Amino acid sequence: MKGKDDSPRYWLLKSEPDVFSIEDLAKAKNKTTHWDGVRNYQARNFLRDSIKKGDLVFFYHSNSEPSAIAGIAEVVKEGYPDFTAFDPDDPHFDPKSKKDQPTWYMVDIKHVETFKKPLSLDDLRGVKGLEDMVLLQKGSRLSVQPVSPKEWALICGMKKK
DNA sequence: GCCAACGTTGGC
DNA sequence: GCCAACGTTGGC
Repeated sequence: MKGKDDSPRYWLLKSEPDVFSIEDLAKAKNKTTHWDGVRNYQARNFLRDSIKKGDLVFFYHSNSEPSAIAGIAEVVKEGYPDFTAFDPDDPHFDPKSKKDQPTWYMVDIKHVETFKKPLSLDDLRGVKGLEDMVLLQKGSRLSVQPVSPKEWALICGMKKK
């Protein structure tokens, strides 16, 4: 099917590297993991409705020294129920999420590339063309964010320098 | 439906 | 570890 939905989509996913880093992703089985634990409705909507197989994502390290875009991953499985919400022993357990009507969703991503040098917030701030990037907005805490094709290209162009 | 209280995120 | 900004909860 042709149409406007064929345009490539880009995203940014945040993770605390102490919990799960891009190195962990690179070492994971099949270099793939399920992106569980998102418990925010706006982020959930992206995971459930918008992120498609083949989309590319920036892997961002938050609460890090420095916080930075660490590399790139690819979506290999589209939104499906986050089963960690059903498990009472899981730290992300949510009794309100039912198997027949899940509240929370996740996707699977696969490691593509770890940047030789991560692109820190400092590197990204002040770059012409990135002014509107969600990540750089004051107070922005959204853990799953859309990235425009322009922003994606700009940042990829920065990574080798 | 308002909004204060609370819990969480995340840069610093 | 601090704390501002944000999202959620729950009393009314």
